[in-house]
Amino acid sequence: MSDERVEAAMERIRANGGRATVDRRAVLEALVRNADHATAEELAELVRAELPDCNLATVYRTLELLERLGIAFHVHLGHGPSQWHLAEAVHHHLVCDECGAVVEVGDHVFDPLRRRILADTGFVLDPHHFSLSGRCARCVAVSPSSTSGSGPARR
Amino acid sequence: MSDERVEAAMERIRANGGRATVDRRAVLEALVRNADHATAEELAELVRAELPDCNLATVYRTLELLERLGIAFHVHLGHGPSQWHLAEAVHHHLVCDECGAVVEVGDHVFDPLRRRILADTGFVLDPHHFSLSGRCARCVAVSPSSTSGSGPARR
DNA sequence: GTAATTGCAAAGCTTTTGCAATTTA
DNA sequence: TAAATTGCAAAAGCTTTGCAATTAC
Repeated sequence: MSDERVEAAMERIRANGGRATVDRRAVLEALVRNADHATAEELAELVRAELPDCNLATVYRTLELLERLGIAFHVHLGHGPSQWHLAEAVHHHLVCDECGAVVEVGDHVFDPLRRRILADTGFVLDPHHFSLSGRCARCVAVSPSSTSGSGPARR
Repeated sequence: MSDERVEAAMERIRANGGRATVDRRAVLEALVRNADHATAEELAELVRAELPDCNLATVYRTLELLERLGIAFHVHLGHGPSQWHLAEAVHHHLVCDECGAVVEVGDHVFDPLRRRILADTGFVLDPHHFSLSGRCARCVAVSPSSTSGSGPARR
């Protein structure tokens, strides 16, 4: 179950003066195992499969550390808790306001926008922390132009 | 202080079976007065200038109503509370992870991306609810490639 | 041994909600 | 008057934090 990505990350933690603890390794493994996005709570659940006593606060603290080191990132997908994923999985999220579906798109789709924004404003778009909303193909097909619909999928 | 946009919105509320109350008008006026984005708390503050007893819960409920009617929208700009603005001011926010600066860009900048995503996935990007992050021109100039920097502007 | 990390419990902050009192139409 | 809206206070949901106990180095 140990992954070279996990080892590399532990290495970076240590290189940064941090300590290589069991809990941190477990959080990393949970992130690797759950290739997609997961909430802190979900990750804690995964971690507890191996480390029954792992505390949610520790998961939060570890995620914060991993983000500081550029190993993991979080995104706010509409409402609800943040979603976490490994930095390597660079993709972006289109969240449907109506049904809550999440469509992922590769980073390269943003290249023209990135260039345009850089040229216009000097702003460098972060390749990780995107989250766009709108309406997914299915909801558009069902009711092409509803403004309110049954309301966005909140909470 | 009364604005034709306020009147039009009150009209829509009434047309939708809602009631034209003092509080709702006050929230609308606060949104108009504060052309840019503001949090619910900030709007409540503005409202209280005229309506000292206006309750925060009422502001939240009014904003929810306005959003349902397509009159106002909220965005999650990184961390902290949601930011609200009138629907007419269609613009998007680039939030600097390092210093927290917010750079606004017009909606048209997204047109090519919008077309591309529609073609690829059928997803219709919402013109309002965007929020992108990255690093602003100033921060990039200061330290062209810091990963951690002094850390993103949290909370 | 010492400094970093963890667990626990409590608090913080934003937002929502139940219900009685008030206001609008 | 009837139905919608408000105020209040409490709760909910996510996240952070203080501090004593534990663990890594």
